[in-house]
Amino acid sequence: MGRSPCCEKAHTNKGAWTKQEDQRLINYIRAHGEGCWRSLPKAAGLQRCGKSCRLRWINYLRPDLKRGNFTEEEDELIIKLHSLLGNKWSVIAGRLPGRTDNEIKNYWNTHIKRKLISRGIDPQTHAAAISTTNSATAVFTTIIPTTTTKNISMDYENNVDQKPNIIINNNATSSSHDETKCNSGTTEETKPLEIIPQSTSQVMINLELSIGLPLHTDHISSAESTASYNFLATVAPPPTAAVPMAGAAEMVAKTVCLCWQIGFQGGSQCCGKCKNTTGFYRFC
DNA sequence: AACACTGTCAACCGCTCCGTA
DNA sequence: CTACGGAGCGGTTGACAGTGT
Repeated sequence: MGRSPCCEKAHTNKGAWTKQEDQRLINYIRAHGEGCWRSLPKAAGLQRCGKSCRLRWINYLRPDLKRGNFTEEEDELIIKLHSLLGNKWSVIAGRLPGRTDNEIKNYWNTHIKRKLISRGIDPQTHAAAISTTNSATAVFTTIIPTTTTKNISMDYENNVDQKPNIIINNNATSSSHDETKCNSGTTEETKPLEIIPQSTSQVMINLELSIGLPLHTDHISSAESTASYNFLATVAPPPTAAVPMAGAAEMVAKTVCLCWQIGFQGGSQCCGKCKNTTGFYRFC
């Protein structure tokens, strides 16, 4: 079957854009706004594919773009967002004003990957080298990635404070050492949060985190951004640091609206649509 | 100086998503 | 409900600049 091409390839330029082409595109969008990209090239007098025009505008010509090096704060934010969202570059870009998905993607592949590897972190899974504490059971092998099923094992043994150590597994059968493939695909089907008794002293919690909403930054106040950043900092602690078990346990116990926590929704504590049948909140 | 190698990043390609008729 | 078309996304490519030998 096949689809009709997005443009007449025989009469379109390819490769690097000239200054004249850039200027034509800028002038046209200034005069008419971002409209139908398919028809834009013809209307603007450009021998380019509409997709190419869109890409050029979004990644290079847009006036609100922030050029220049990424700051340390941006680095860390990208890492944390990637640990939660995977390769959702456009969503990540939405959290970084003036940055484009393509720019972040390139920056990730060229700089951050190497940075994480040098820290001993798998850039795809964000799994750190197994970090054991003095407690015999405290293992936290991975920062919660997106759209994957997680079992959190709360181990009360050897814990004088009666606060559980937490082991996060990729699934019920895998070991805590498994590599977690960061899935950038679709949001997976969800199941209720389930608590699976492993033994009298160990409880497995199947914690699924599904994230898939588009980001509308214009809805998000700076306070919410801060809240979201704080949440990220909580969920995805620097992997080199030992995870405070009390804090992690609190994290699990707390019922939260992830929409709000991540900053997708308005200023209330909960969007009101994310309580599932088991009474736990989940992303909606 | 010439060549090889490496890193960076703009741009392309193919696919999926989503709105609409 | 379905098919279609446009928009958008993420992976990949290739040109070019920088660096090392």
